[in-house]
Amino acid sequence: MGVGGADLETIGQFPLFQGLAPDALRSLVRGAEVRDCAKRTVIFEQGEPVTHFFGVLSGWVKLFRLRPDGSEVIIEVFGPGESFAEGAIGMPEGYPVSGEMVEAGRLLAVPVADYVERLREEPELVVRTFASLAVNLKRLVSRIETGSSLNSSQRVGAFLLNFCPPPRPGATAADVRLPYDKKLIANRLGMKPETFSRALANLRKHGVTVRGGNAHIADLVHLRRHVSSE
Amino acid sequence: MGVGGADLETIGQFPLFQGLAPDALRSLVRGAEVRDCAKRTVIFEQGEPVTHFFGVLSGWVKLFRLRPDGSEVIIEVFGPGESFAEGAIGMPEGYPVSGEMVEAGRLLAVPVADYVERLREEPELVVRTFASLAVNLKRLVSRIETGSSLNSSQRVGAFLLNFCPPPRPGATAADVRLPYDKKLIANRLGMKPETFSRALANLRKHGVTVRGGNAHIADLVHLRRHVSSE
DNA sequence: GCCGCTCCTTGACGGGCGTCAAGCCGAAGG
DNA sequence: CCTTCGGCTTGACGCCCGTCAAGGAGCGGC
Repeated sequence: MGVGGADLETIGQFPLFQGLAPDALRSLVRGAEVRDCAKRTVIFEQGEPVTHFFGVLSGWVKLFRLRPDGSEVIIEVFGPGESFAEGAIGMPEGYPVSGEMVEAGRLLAVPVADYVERLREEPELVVRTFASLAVNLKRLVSRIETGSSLNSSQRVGAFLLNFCPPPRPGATAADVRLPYDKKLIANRLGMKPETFSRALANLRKHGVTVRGGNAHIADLVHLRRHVSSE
Repeated sequence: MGVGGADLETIGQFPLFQGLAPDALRSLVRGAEVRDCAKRTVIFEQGEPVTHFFGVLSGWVKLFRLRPDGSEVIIEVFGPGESFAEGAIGMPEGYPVSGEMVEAGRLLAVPVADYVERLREEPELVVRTFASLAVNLKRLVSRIETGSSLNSSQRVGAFLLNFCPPPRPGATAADVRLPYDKKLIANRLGMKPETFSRALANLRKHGVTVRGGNAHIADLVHLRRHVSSE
């Protein structure tokens, strides 16, 4: 039930909780719990009443919708340091998506009932929550934009660039570790695995080589140009 | 600067403000203003600092992103009774999209500085704001889902069904007035005008006829089946 | 009336991506 | 070492949709 000290420090780094007074933070996580989750653990299902929102301590989580025909549409994928489903606070109809672990890890689960209580007392927390919502909102917006205006190889390129550690000035190349299955990346980018594979092959022309789960970008500027609409 | 009584009543109907105590409402709109906007009035531009969010009293507004090549990607379109850009509260980098009138109308412009002040004093307003954010968030999610899993004629069908007044029990047919340009609808649905036109032609096979800006759906169930994946 | 305009429709064509299917490769296990 | 299996890649083919281009249809101006 409680949250250990080591985790507490990590949690303080969350954008959602950054800059919060230490005792405010402690009272916030009092009702929260840390969960160890194996791969494929279901976190919540579409339509379920909203009881918690979450922070990712480690591992990866996918949010997706189930289509009538059984296929999944990935809405977003979250990793360490990110929080998700805060947006579901204020959805009486339940979570609009399902959530599931795609790589084993640890989650912070915050009960919304407690949280709304804290919101009344901590105006600062309201501001931080809005900021956190804003981050996820922008991700959705840019997902819509890229999804409807870039072709498959540009989308893959944009994805790789997103995952580059902030390129040190002067650095012209970069290495990226693919964080999860290629099939999942493909779905997240709105394409089939075959198309993703072909997109990677296509990107070789632009200086991208992939071996196993590691991608090497030979020329960041070149790739960036390719992504920005030719 | 002030807000007239007739408008005040309309504003009280907004999901965002519903159920608010009358004097809370009055103090909220004290700093707000109602703007008469001609078609094509620019409301804000992508990147501008966030000063207001808005409610639509009448008319239609498009939110869109500008691509490097000059084309627009419509993110969302809002009409009477809806509020937009509350999500931009908490975006220090400015609005993530641009906003523009597509049909002349009147907007309620609420300054965020005032609003954040009110949020501190009115816990109830916090809850309502979360609910309103949740509505817009769900729209984005379902846009992503439909955009990446339905073909053009299904998307157009879904759009028409969305605009049907709540079908009275027993009603098997419905009439829908297209609220704005077909070109804009097409863009909103992530397709070119030509494709939109062909999609409408295609829907004739499913009992949809369009003359001018009026669509007639002969069989709601049939259309709904066509939209839900085959 | 005739012109010019914009919006919409329809046709022909090509390319990108989904689908089906086969083959490759590395990991796990006997 | 060989087998099996799942994830990934590659090829062939077809369809959907974007592009280019040519008409209608409605409408305001002269």
